[in-house]
Amino acid sequence: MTSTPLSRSAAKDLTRRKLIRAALAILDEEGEAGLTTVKVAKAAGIAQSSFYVHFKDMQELLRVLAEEGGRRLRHSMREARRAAREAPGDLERHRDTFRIPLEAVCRHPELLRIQLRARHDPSSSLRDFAKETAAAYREHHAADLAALGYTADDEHGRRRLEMIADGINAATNALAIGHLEGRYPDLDEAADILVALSRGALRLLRSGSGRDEGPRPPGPDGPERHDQL
Amino acid sequence: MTSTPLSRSAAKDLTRRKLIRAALAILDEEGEAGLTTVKVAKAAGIAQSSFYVHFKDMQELLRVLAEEGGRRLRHSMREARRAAREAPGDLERHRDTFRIPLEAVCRHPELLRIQLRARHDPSSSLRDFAKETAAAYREHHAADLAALGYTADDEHGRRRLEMIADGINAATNALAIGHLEGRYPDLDEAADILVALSRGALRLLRSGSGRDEGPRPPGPDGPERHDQL
DNA sequence: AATTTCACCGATAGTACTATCGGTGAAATT
DNA sequence: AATTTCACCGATAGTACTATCGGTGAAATT
Repeated sequence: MTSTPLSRSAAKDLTRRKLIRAALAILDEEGEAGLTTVKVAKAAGIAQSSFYVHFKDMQELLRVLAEEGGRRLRHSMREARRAAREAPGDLERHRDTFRIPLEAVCRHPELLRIQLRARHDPSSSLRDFAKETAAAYREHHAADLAALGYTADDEHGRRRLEMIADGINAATNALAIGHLEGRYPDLDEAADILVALSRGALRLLRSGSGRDEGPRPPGPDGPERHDQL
Repeated sequence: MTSTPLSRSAAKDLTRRKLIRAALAILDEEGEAGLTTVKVAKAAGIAQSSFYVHFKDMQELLRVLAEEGGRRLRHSMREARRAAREAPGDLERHRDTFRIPLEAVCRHPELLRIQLRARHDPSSSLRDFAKETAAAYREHHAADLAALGYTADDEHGRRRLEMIADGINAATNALAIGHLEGRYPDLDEAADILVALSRGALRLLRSGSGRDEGPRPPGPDGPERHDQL
């Protein structure tokens, strides 16, 4: 139990990490309003005034938190895309396209919640972080669509792709939250729902670039294409 | 420009409404963190201390705000459902099922934003309001599905319906926000996306109560059923 | 061994906000 | 006309938090 004495810089670094960890926990449990130098410092085991040895002010801590969180999420997402590419069959890959982002998001529940909150809070310092994260998710889905050959050439088509990515993204987050709250215990089931929703969107894209033409006879369409996303 | 002198109670009522209106504006512009008795009272044109003539504390004002907001949103939603029932053709009714909730939500942008924020904020006093609102939306969509005969009898089926309603609801909010931010100028286009997403979900429901069976040959299914939601 | 650096400490001034209190004048009641 | 009520006011005590400052002792450097 006797710990080797740390060098000064190593000790400082440890304290800094404790502060960040404490801040993240408080942010998740009490929200941005509950995040004070008093609470963070106390939770990290140092005096309130010592907070300023590590950060200029709470702003700066939040900025660091956002950077760190962004890095973690992007890493999760990259992993997810890599794993999805390596999935065995077409069917598995299909569901994985949605299950893996779901899992990535669920792996950092506090970041997800913080992001969803900050997204629409004008007073939040994490708003940019939230917007960037949302944009990254949108790109993820947009890339999936592009990989299937659904590229948009006109304004209307681009907007349509963006709306679909936006909608699927929102649904992904909603199902992830539901999973974290215990309402949807099985992520595979959630992934199936996302697969189904996206299939509807693909049918729309296939139906041409114009407005929804109404009742479209569900004739035979390319089966391999039908199954990719 | 000479205003008739108001009775004492009428004047008090007017001030109260001014406070509520001011609070709503501040809440929307600066978030819950920016909502103080100082700002609200000043914006309503009275002294800070007079705030307490109308409300016990900020908690109570927030409670009133939530009740009022909830009432407004429920009213909007009822109107929406009524209008959807009265829509002319099947096709129009189909799109209206989604366009009208979109419009209802967009009619009270500040309530939408406040709701989305409060939803995941543990420190928010409006969390219950947000949860109730989300539940109301879910019921709206669940009712639509039930009207089409998609009733669930087992645990798995019920959860599936709930997930679909949850997902569509999240997508609706996301597209509404996009519309309010100017990214999706045309609500009809947004409604088309929602129609498409929901069609995918319906196909999943029609495919049976088991897991997603994978590539399902898009054979002819009942066209009128296909077009209802 | 002497000196310097620096992570951390307690104390504290400053800021922002809440919520109470006594006072005031016009409306309402008698 | 006399009295009471009450919406609103300014002043202010109390609370919570921020951010600075001088001090301290152990690590780092000389």
